[in-house]
Amino acid sequence: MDGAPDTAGSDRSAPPAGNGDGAGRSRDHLYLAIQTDGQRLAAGLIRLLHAMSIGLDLNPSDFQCYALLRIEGPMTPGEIAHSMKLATGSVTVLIDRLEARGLVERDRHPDDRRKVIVRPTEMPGTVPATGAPLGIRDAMLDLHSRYSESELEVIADWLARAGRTLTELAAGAHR
Amino acid sequence: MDGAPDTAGSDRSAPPAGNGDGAGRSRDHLYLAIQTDGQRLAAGLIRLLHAMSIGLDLNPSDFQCYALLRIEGPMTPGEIAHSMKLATGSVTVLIDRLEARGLVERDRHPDDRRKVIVRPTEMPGTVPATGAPLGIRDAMLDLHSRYSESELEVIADWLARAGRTLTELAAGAHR
DNA sequence: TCTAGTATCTCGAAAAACAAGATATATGCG
DNA sequence: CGCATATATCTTGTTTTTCGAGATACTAGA
Repeated sequence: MDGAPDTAGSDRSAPPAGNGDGAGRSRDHLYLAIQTDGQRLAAGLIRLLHAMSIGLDLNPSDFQCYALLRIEGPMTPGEIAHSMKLATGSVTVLIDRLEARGLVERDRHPDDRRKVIVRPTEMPGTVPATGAPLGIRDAMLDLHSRYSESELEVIADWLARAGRTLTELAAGAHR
Repeated sequence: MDGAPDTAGSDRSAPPAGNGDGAGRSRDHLYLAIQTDGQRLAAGLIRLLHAMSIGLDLNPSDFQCYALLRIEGPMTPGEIAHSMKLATGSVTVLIDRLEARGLVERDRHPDDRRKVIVRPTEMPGTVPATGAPLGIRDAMLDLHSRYSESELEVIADWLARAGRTLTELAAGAHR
């Protein structure tokens, strides 16, 4: 996955620098717009997550665990406990609840039989990787049909970089 | 706020349509890239939120409530209870906990004195609107310095539209 | 093999959420 | 105005969830 070719042509190794015809004011305006709109995007995502947790009728911990498994992939109960800062005993019963609803499955680790692997089950009517309802994918496709290819390249490039940036920040803040 | 001038020049009222020189394969490739990278961005944001909740040492419900207040602005306990699908009594003690830590404040509603207004307090060292650590803003500014103005316009435009799309989806899923 | 280390699960105690009722304020009707 | 009804928050007793510590099962190295 990470070896995929960079979708944007320009290299981004350094700022453009060339077009600095004193247009700093315009750039500042754009920065502010991106900050504001980025916050709105984040708010929209949080609202959507919130709606999903209500829709699945999961308490905040259970949904957080489920979302974590969707995002990071299968994990052991110990890893979940560490990541969520929960006691291992709490994770045991938490997984019991998720398993009872068919949202996750437990498997024994093939090499170390002390370990258990918890993985989210496939849910029909959802985006496989995220568990999000399919409507979101269709809405985004509709949105993207309004952009030219070169614009889509810029967007894809930004998404990839912004995602990496946030992940790095989260990792840094985690200790 | 919504009356701000559209940062992108083109109107987006209809798909570009002109450049359809049989390059559907390339578009499909871009769609897939955006889907994948968008999921990664969402994952990064979730990781960051997760790290923030750990950093603030709040249990999932308390953090969810705090994030909600940051996003939606001041609310009454009743609105919080409705939005989070919590009993009003649970919200009372939840707010007690947040208030004891100085994260939120209670005020009486000026017109209806039965009501209480809960609002997040200003936190030094954080982005005022979101409560996110300032590092995120700096990292994003650094990222954006690599893009040209016209590219930034495309990004800002997409952010605004995608945020609206997600918010609408969340509202639709909420009933 | 024996011992130490690791991963998960079980059990009693503390914390959080719920449901229902109490208190205080608002609104509308005679 | 006086009273009844409605609304918003807070309190109380019960159920659910989490915690902390220890039990069980497995791994790895001396």
